[in-house]
Amino acid sequence: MIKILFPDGSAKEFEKGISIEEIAGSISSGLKKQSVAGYVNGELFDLNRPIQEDAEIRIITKKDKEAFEILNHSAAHLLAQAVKRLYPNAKFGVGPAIREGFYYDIDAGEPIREEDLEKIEKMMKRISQEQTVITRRELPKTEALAFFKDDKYKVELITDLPEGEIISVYNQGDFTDLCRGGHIGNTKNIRFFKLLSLAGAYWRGDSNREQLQRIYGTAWYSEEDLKNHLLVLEERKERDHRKLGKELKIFELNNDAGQGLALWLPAGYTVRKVLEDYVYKLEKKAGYLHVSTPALGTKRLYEISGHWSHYRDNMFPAMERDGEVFVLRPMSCPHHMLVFKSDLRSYRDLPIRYAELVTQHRYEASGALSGLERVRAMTLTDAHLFVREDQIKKEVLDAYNLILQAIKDLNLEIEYVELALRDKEKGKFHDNDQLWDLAERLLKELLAEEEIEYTEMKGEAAFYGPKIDIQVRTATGHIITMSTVQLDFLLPERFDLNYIGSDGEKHRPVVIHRGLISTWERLMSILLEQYKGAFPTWLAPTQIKVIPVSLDAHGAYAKKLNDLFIDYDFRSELDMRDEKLGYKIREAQTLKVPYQIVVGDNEVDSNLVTYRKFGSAEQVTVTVEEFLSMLKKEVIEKGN
RNA sequence: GCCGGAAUAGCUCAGCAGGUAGAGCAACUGACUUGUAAUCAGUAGGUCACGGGUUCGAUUCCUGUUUCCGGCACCA
Repeated sequence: MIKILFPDGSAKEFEKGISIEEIAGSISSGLKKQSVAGYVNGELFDLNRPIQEDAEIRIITKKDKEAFEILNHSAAHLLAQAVKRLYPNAKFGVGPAIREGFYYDIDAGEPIREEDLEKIEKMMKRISQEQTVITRRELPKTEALAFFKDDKYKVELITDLPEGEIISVYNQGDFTDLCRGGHIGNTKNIRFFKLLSLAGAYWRGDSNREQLQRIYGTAWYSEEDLKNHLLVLEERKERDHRKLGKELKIFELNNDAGQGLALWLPAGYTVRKVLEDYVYKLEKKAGYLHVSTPALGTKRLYEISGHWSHYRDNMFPAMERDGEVFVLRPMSCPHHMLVFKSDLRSYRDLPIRYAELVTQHRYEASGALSGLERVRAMTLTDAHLFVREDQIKKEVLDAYNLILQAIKDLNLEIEYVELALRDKEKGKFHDNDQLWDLAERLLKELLAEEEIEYTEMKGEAAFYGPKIDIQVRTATGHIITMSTVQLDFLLPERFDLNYIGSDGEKHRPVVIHRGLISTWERLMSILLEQYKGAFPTWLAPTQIKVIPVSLDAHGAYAKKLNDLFIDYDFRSELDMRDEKLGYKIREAQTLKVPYQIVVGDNEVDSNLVTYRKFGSAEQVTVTVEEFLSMLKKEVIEKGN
């Protein structure tokens, strides 16, 4: 007999070798039905794995957050089993659960096509109906290697496991997989799932190695949950900025203009201009100085900065004129170094904060381009802060807080904060260990002092220094970098930047690189998806649409109102086309104009405005003055 | 760049066992003069992404290229 201790503190004796499932069953049949796995002395146990000693347990039920992962991990195994039956020569990479489902990386011996997913899914259903028990077995490394000898990927995985580590495999009928576990006990428990897409994926994430085929899928505990998730996926497509950008005429990507080179249409440029003014004011208040520097620069400049040796692959090729070689700038830091050098600086001058809306060109891999999210010509909300060493922490923190302010104003949500560090193994970073250690230590200290939660990302730093990246999630589920603060001791060296200290001696300033709210291109993609195209009034390309009921009877009043709104700096448009009222209203709604105003006899007679706010069917009648002050307040407060 | 998929009118899409294409919306013309999501009628609009091949004949089949989509790698 063994003693099982429950989370509520109670204890009970069971036969040695009892499973979570059986313990759950002994409590109630309902709990048995709901249970999917359990923790035994803190270790994740499958539903049917025998418990051999006294233990403290916690049963995981379908409602617990781990349950989704366990189901989807098991679904990945089910997928692999189905593929193995259909493609007997198939070899397998890794097959984990992910945020919204699972995938498995497969080398099927022949290309799997999208149309094959259907038959694979059918096979999965059949195996599920076979109700095969999923059992765990532990074995030593040599045996594991022998068992998987025909699958070079598994052999590599096993070989890389530390000596002495327990290796476990999971069997379900005719299929056995290397796996740490946490499984669902029986294939019959995987009932509601769907294979979603097929993609290429490099083995171990290394583009120099084989490419496997990755099948994505999602599994749920009920038909309804699965249906709801598929609905969510459908709804996400409606938020896709490429679709909305077309519908709302925000931007255009034209092949003759060039791949990844976006054209801003009038509506899109209007929003961009509002954002430009917003950023300018925000930075003004924070003590930034605005400068402007060229998109073209000498290659020499980028040799001095180190971009030419560290970043050349991401740059468009050099061009030569009059014996000088020029490049399109991928970043503006070198230019801003020169701006700093344009004058003699005193310690009293620092910090100096140069901001610029920097148009820059980067040679992004063709496969990386995606709408406005990844482009090759972009305008960054950039800044470089030149500070004394004693000012570093405060300035990094201020820059960080300014970013938080902007993100809040735009009603965006941070997914998480990353601290991107160097990885010495990778060659792409400058090699002054002392500077790296100092920069990384300072950022870590700051994040700790301010109690900012973050994830460390080794090897993700810029070549010149570590950075704090602020990540957001797009409607399509991509994680992208929204903002960044980077600490740089290198470029001041390379450009031989100095300031005169209180001791009368020359000192080296430190540079903080800062991206406020990414680029206009990426920001626009994020905003379109965030607002589903319905911009808040302060950002909307057209804020007010004035529609007369009858052109003859109400046209003059409509024109008077429209002129007044424009005088008050609102972006108002008058619809005097010879069209039906319903037609014009529909169009205003389709274009998601925040305030749609219809004027008829009522309004003309009493000098009133009847508006309908986008997203609401309610018609509200107010005086012209009330309407103006309401709108003004809304715009200043950046309300929705 | 790599793996898989796709490309038909300005937009959304249908169609073609191989016999040079169709709808709705938008545009244009005319009629209608309207109180909260599409008035009616007519007109025009396409080298079916581009090049090569097979064929009596290719938008359709094969092949190359380009671009886009889902991912991977890369990354603001």
